[in-house]
Formats: sequence, structure tokens, C-alpha cells
Amino acid sequence: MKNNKPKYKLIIDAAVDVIAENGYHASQVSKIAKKAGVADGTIYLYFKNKEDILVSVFEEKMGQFIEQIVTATNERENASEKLLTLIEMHFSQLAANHHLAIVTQLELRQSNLSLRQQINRILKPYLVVIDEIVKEGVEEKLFRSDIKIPLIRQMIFGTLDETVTNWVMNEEKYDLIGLAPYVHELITKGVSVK
Amino acid sequence: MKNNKPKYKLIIDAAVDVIAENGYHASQVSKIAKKAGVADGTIYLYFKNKEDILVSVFEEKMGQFIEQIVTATNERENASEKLLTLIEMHFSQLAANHHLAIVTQLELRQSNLSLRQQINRILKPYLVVIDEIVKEGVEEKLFRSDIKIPLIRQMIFGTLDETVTNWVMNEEKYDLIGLAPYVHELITKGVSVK
Amino acid sequence: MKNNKPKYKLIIDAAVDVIAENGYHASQVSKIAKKAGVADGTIYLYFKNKEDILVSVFEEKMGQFIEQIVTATNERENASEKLLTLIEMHFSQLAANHHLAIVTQLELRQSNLSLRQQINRILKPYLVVIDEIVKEGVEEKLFRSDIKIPLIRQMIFGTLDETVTNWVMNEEKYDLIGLAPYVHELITKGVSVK
Amino acid sequence: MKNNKPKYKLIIDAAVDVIAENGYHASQVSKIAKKAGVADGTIYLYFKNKEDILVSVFEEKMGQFIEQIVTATNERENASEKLLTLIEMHFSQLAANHHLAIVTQLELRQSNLSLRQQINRILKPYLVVIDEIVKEGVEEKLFRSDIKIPLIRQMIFGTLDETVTNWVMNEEKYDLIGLAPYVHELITKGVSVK
DNA sequence: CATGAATGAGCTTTCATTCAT
DNA sequence: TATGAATGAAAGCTCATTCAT
Repeated sequence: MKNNKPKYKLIIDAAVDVIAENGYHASQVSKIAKKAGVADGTIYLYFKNKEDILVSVFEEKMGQFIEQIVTATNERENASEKLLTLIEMHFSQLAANHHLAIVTQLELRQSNLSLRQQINRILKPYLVVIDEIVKEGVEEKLFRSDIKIPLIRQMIFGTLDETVTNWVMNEEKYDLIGLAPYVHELITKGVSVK
Repeated sequence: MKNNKPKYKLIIDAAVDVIAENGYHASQVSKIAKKAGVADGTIYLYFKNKEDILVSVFEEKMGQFIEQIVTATNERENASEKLLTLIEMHFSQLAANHHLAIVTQLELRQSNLSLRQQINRILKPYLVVIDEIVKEGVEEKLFRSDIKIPLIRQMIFGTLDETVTNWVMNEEKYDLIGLAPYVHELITKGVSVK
Repeated sequence: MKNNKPKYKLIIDAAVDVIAENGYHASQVSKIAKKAGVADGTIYLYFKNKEDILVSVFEEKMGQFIEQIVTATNERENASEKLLTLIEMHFSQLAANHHLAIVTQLELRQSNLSLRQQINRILKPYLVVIDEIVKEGVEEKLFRSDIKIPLIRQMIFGTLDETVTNWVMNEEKYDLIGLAPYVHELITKGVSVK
Repeated sequence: MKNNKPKYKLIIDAAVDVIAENGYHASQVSKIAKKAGVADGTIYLYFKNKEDILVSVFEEKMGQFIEQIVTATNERENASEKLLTLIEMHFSQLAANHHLAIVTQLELRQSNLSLRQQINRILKPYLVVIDEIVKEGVEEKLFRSDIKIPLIRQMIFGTLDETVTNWVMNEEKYDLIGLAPYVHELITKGVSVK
């Protein structure tokens, strides 16, 4: 019984594993090809070059990541609840996929400017999702309107990202998902008492 | 009149410039040596290997960076003011040194696990400074005590880091330092109204 | 209405164009197949391998080339006139077909020994034609008999070939055909006065 | 006792041998390096890239080739004698160096346009030497003035080149140098009787 | 006959590091 | 200390050829 998965997907999945296991710079194309069970040359029938594999990995995985979050947050009533759901989903999806967490938090950052810019382009829709939740909160008079939204979004994304990165670098030893309500509390209420 | 700076420092400074100008991956040892005005081989009298140059660059620059912040925050009366000063100093020091900002926010992230861990070790004292300000705030009953300090520190550092990275990736087009009070407000009060 | 030319000929013609346009080393089999409107694999139903395409190209085109010259020279009365006709035909056929001129004068020379030997084999009949004209001239007491025919043939072919190559490398800027009588004069009378 | 020849010359000589033995396309840089007794990387301290090795080989050898001919022809009294000496030297130098003959007559022709143009540039001085002998002959009223010099030069060079190529392709089985007077006779007097 | 997806061997060039001087 | 010429391992990508359909 042969493997019927389309080669594109086979290669993407192999790339996630290989990058997570070996790190970005030790992920030779030949290693990815071997893991995917295809010839080296086959990679180039589906991807323009090595960088294109990485971008596609991120595009593919990030697409699913964002879709899950959008679906889940849409089921919530107000901006604060949506924000909590976003945090929970952000944490839970990365906690559920060890390799993906390593790739997004560590490996994909080791890239040159060109790749970085493409990653930012892919990340954009997620930032837009955050922006929209914040806007909604402002309209609902739940969130402050005296600070520019991009700055608020940077705080939210920066906090989530730093929290996940710390968790990954601590070898995922503690419960990331359990932190969600505390992070939500911090973001909404801030560090000050009352 | 020849340059009397010790070669160690010459090489460190050359490395910062070369990395900022060419990017991490295009920063060959020979380029750094040329900029520093020494022979390639001389580099290896002062540094174990290429990675050691990078770690030393970060160590050197980060040491000064932290020292400045510690000195400045010590002159403040309470935790909230200290936090504001820390934010201002964090922003102003990077805004004042274009090359250093690029190196810390973009280039040094493109490194392998080993280098990343050493960078974290170097970053540790800065995180400790943040922790201490938070602890002081808690003792002063200014900051909340119901959330673990590491989480609060991650929010603070994550927000600052994300804000600076965005500013660098936007080609430093807007006034970073001017954002300090708003970021401080967000961190202390949160996104919620009141 | 689809193209009814037999695929063999389609491929040969495509190969001439592709080689002339892209040069020998950039003439991938897939490019020739695309231009011919057939699948890559189809090529191998008609040709043993890539080299075989090139040999066949030369064989095909050279066959026509020689045939034209034989026909035309046969209409002449004596060796000297035949030689002039041969020169005129040699020049005019290449001048009339830009792509063929590039392929014969430049691209086909960039080949390995095996291909070169096959090309020589194909060229042989042309050299025989020259030899026969010379022999005829000797019999008619028009041409000298004190120098071996192969040497005379080398002078004739060498002169023609060098003249055409120079014209091609000068981007065919001047009138090649107009040179025929001068070249004929040089070959028959030599460079010396009287 | 180590080899004191400068590496540049070592590599040039190794390249001639390797190309003659293996042919142009099978002459990997690593093969040349091995033959020269240096590391692969060392090649790139002396040559810009692989093509540069080939150009340099031709430049170096052709320089000597031309110099010898210029020196020898300058010792002759008139244009006809100079031409004979040029032919003799052209033949004898290639006959004396089997590898060089193969490289110049066969291997260096298998090159792309860029390399071909560089080779032509290097060949230029030789063509100028021929031109000058012809001009001298015209002034001395020995050579005809009714045909443009470039055409005469093409006949001369074409004849010599074709003669040498034939000799090389016939595995150098006959005496090339002995052909010189006959070739000279053909060039000066032509193929016609009287 | 025809297809075209898949194969995988093959090669130039870079650059961190060494070491004889 | 300082030099810089020399080293040589390492890897992305191409493309002629095959073969299952």
C-alpha cells in the first residue's frame, strides 16, 4: 500500500519535523526530501527554492492556526471574551504541537530579511484579527480609546509571543494553557492594583 | 597617529557595524577583521570562534545597556516611576544607536540554539532588573500580587521587545521614545477602561 | 487544425531554434520538447539521447546544405567556376538562415570529443565535394598538382569557415555573399601579386 | 624539498594537462586542484572562477606563443619570408606541445559566448601580427592590394587553424611542420597553376 | 505512440579556522 | 602578539533520463 498523500503536503510535514529536530540551519534540503520519502529534485517541482519551503510551511500552518482562532473567537459575545479565547487558542494550539511550537518560536526567527518579511506578510492576518478584537472592545466601551490600536496590538502580541517563547525555552515544563486567564487579566487590567 | 584602542574592543565595535550593515549571515570573519584593521588570524587570539565574537558583542553592549538602566531607575522613588524610566531608557538607547537596534532586534535572533542560549544568559540580568522592579511594586502595594512575577515580567519584556522590533521593521520612521508613556500606561493599567 | 509534421522533424526544427536562441549549454531537452510541442519523454522515442538530437540536427541540415551545393556546382563547366559556386552557395545558405549559421559556426563546436567526431563524419561528404572539385581542376590543368589535395581542401574549407565565423561573430553586419568573388580570387590566385 | 613554483603557475599548468586529458567538460575544479597539488579553495585565491582559469590558461600560453612568433618573424627580411616563418612557428609550437594543441584546437572552442569573446580578445594580437605582415607585403608590392586585408588575414588564419585541427583530429599521425612550405606556397600563389 | 512526474547523481564556490613565519 | 595564505568540508540546485499510466 503506497502513500497517497500529495507530495506537496508530504514535503511540508517533513519540513516541520526536520526543522524542529535539527534546527533551521541544519535542515538540508536532502534531509527534508529523505524524511518526505521523495528525491531531492522532487522538492523543486513543488517549491522554488529552500526558502520557499520554509515560507510555505509557515503559510500552511499559520493559515490553519488563524482559522481556528477566528472560528473560536466568533462564537464569543464581547471583546474581552474574544481576547480570552484568542489567548487560550494561541497557547493550546502551540502546546498541542511540540514541533510547530519550536519552529514558530525559535527556528523561523533565524532567517534573513527577505524571509522575515515574507513571514511578516503571513503573520499579518493574525495581527488584523487582534486589531479587530481591540476595535470591537473600544466600540463596546470595554477597551480604552486613548491609546493607538497598533500599540495595544503590540502589547498583546508581544506578551503572548514572549510567554510562549519562554515556555518553549524552558522545555515546555509547565502548563502553558493554564496561564491564559492570568495573561488575559494582565492584558486587560494591567499590573497595577485595582 | 595609530589607533591605540585595544584590539579586543576594536573587533567588538567592528563586529557591530559589520553585522548591522551586512546582516548576520553576510558577516564573515574576514570582513570583521578588515573593518577592525587586524588580520583574520588575530581575531582568534581574542575570540574562541565566530560565535564567541557574537556572544561577546551582545555581552559588551548589553552590559552597558543594563548598567545605564539600573543607574537611571535607582534614581526613581517608586516602582511605577522606575518602570517608566526603564521603558524610556530601553527605547532611547536603541533609538540612539541604529546599528545596535538592528543587531539586537533582527540579526542576533538568526542564530542557532547554542548561541540563543548564551544570549538568554546575557539577557538574564535585565530580566532580573524587571523582576526586582515588579517585586518592589508588589511590596509597595502598587502592583498586583495575584499573578506570578515571571508572567508579569514576560508581559513587560514582550511588550517592549515587540514594540521595538516593529519600530525597526518599519524602518524607524516614527518616534519610538514618544511611545514610552503610552506603553507604561498600557502595562500598568491594561487595555480595559478604568 | 493541428500540426501534421512528423514529430521527428518537429523536434529537429525546434532544436535548431532553441540552440540558436539559447546557446548550446542552455538548450535543455525540456526546452526543445516544449518548443516542439511534445512531451519530454517523446523525445526519447525518436532520439537515443540528447547528443543524438544534436547530431541529427547537423546531419539533417548539413544534408540539405551539401545537396544544394552539389546540385549547383554540377551546373558549372569547370573547376574554377564550380569553386566559385561552392563559395557563393556556402555563404548564401548560411546568410539566409541566421539560426543555422549560429548553430554551425558557434554552438555545435562546444561539444565533447564524441560529438565532434560524429560532426566530422557528417561533414565528410562536404569535404569530399571540395576534394572532387580540386581533383577535377587538377585534371583540367587549372589547379596545381604539386601539393596534396587534402592540404588544398584544408585551405579552402579553413578559409570559408573562418570567414563565416568572423561574419557571425561580427553580428552579421556586413555582406557575406559579396565577399565570395574576393575569397575565390584569394584561393585561386593567392596573396602574391601576379 | 617542497615545490617552490608560485601557485598561480602550478594551477595554470595543471589546468592545461587536466583539460587535455579529460576534455573541457570533465575538467572539474577539484581535478585541477588535485593535479596542481593545492586545495580546491586555493584556486579561488588566484582565479575569480572556473572560467577565469580557462581564460588565464589561454592568455598565458597564447602570450608566449605570439611572442615567439613576433621575435622570429622580426628576423626575416620581407613579408613573404615572414609569413613562412609565422607558419613554421605556428605549426612547430603546437607540434611541440601535444596538450596545448588539444586545448587550443579542441577544448577551448567548447565554450559559451562570454568565454569565446574573451578568447577572441586574447587572440587579437596574433591577428594583428598577421595583418601587419600582410600590410608590409602590400607596401613591398609583394602582396596584392585589391583585396581587403581582413579577408586575407581570414584566409591565412583559417588555413593554418584548419590544418592544425585536422592534424590534431588525425591523432597527430603525420608531420605537421613539414607542411609549412606547402601551406605557404598555397597562401601566396593560390591553387591555380602559375 | 505519447505523456510528464519523478529521479538522483553531480559540481562550483564559500568561509571558518589553522599554522608557519 | 600578529599575520594572511592555505585549507577542505559542505550544500543547494539542475537536468538528462526513466517508466507507470
